[in-house]
Amino acid sequence: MISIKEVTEITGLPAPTLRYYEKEGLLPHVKRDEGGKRLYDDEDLSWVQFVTALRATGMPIAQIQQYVYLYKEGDTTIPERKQMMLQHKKEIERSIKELYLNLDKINYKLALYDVMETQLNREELKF
Amino acid sequence: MISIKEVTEITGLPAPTLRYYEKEGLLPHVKRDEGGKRLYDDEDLSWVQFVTALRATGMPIAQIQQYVYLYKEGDTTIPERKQMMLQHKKEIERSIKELYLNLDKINYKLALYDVMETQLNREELKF
DNA sequence: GCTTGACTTCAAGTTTACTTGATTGCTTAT
DNA sequence: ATAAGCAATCAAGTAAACTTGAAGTCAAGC
Repeated sequence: MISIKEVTEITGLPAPTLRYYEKEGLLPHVKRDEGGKRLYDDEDLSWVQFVTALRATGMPIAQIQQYVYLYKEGDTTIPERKQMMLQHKKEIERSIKELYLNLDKINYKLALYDVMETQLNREELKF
Repeated sequence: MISIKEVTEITGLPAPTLRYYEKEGLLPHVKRDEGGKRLYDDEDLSWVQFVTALRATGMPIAQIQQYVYLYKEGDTTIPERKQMMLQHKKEIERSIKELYLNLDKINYKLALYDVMETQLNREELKF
């Protein structure tokens, strides 16, 4: 059982963000000590890291909320949760593809700069 | 010389977004007709598509602004502009790598769901 | 016993990138 | 001549995801 401070050190997420995620229902079953302070166990930490991965891949808070809601419903929602992950996987793959396509355009632009530099150098040689 | 309507049809960007981009200085030298209506030539269209590619790869408006500012300064800023593109290319590559890493985590989750389904099926067989 | 540091809650503020609404102008079809 | 369609400007509004500020609690150290 670790404190919020330690979770910020492990995950890099600021404490207010952890509280915000919890308030929004993205982090189920985080316990408290007698004084009302948050206590995170290994499972909580896994949730934080899972949520971080979903956020980093562009899943909106509202959708993660929905996922956690299903999780709390129990095992009967496993197919639906799996479906959500399959769908999200597809979207990540789409994002990656789009990034590659746009990266090509940047690379084309860079190639043009190389050509321009060569031409500028040729002009320098004339003088 | 085409109208804003045609640009929206070609690029998929709403007209207000095109006006907004122009106001923010992302689209240099868009001309007007006698009535004050925007007229886009091939170069303007290229700019729109280039800006779209930069935005789609996560470059903030402010940074594109800076790029266009350098462009307007003339050829002396070519090395700096090239540098910006090289830097941005690195960031896209970083994003792609991060997406792959997080995709792995999603795939791991999906593998767990497969295991769970198998186990659920086994339990069904018992009854 | 009092300060310091780490927590708590809650409301309000911030940032980024658009989007929408209100109003007006011009040109073409009825 | 009047409505429809496309355009313009400008200010204001929106959405999402945090972030910050204010005010208070609590345990440990001096």
